[in-house]
Amino acid sequence: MSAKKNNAKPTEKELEILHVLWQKGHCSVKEVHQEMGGDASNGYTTILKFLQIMFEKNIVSRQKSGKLHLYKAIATKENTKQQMVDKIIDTVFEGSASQLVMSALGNNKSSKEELNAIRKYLDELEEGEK
Amino acid sequence: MSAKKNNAKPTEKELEILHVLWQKGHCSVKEVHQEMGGDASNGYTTILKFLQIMFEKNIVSRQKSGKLHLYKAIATKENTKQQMVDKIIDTVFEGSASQLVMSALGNNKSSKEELNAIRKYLDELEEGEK
DNA sequence: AACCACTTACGAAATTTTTCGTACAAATAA
DNA sequence: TTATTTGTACGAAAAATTTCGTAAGTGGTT
Repeated sequence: MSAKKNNAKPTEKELEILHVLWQKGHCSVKEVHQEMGGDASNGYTTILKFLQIMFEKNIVSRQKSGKLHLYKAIATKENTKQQMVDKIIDTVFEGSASQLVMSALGNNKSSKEELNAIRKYLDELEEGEK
Repeated sequence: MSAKKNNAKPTEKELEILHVLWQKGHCSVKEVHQEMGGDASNGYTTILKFLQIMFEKNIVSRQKSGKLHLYKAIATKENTKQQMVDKIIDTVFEGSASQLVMSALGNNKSSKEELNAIRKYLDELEEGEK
């Protein structure tokens, strides 16, 4: 029997916490807690518990530093984003990435610059495909 | 007291059910149940219960037809997709739609046709923006 | 009427996610 | 040493989601 796999999608709260970890790198529980708004939003032990659970689930790693634990996200933000995008494509867009793209651009007014960046990206994709 | 609002995001199971309803229009519980794989996947009463809950949450409407209820999604697939996309942009992509777009295209090999469709769509967007 | 097939309604159990109180451990100050 | 501070661990409660057993209603047949 081996360590648990890391293919589960994070829950909402886990994702919030991951965001802090992605942004700040190694974090103590306290840092995460504060970054998330302190006791106004979540009790300290709530965050602690989550980090412990996420550690067990292999979503974060940790290391001792003095008497406290420093936590760190295992999956990169990019991987996680990719997973979530893949899933939504699969679940809601019948497997069609372009449908998602149109939906993404349709509502949110993207700037000309962004649209051009996308064009450029399309070019690159087709280049590489030849 | 009024009817409940319809701004909650559907849960996973609810989304599965919505898919059937979007695809088939009006459905009896039985139809939804069968479409979702019959008893192998979910008990009949499980689906029934979900449809009842979704009715209370104002996610679906229903009407009597003979002795059975026919259920129908209230939100369109498009609206729901849009909501989900907006949310993921907000939650994971720092509000940048184009980031999502690139992520969507990066992994999943989209066909040339799809890429072209996206180009066309970009053109339309910029047209309309003038 | 009594029976049967079919469908809905209700309520509770099971599971998962989220929250938090309390106990314990280690280091430090008095 | 005793108290205080700071952090972790544990376990249980609360809330939300999912599952399903069982009762009850409806309409059609005999």
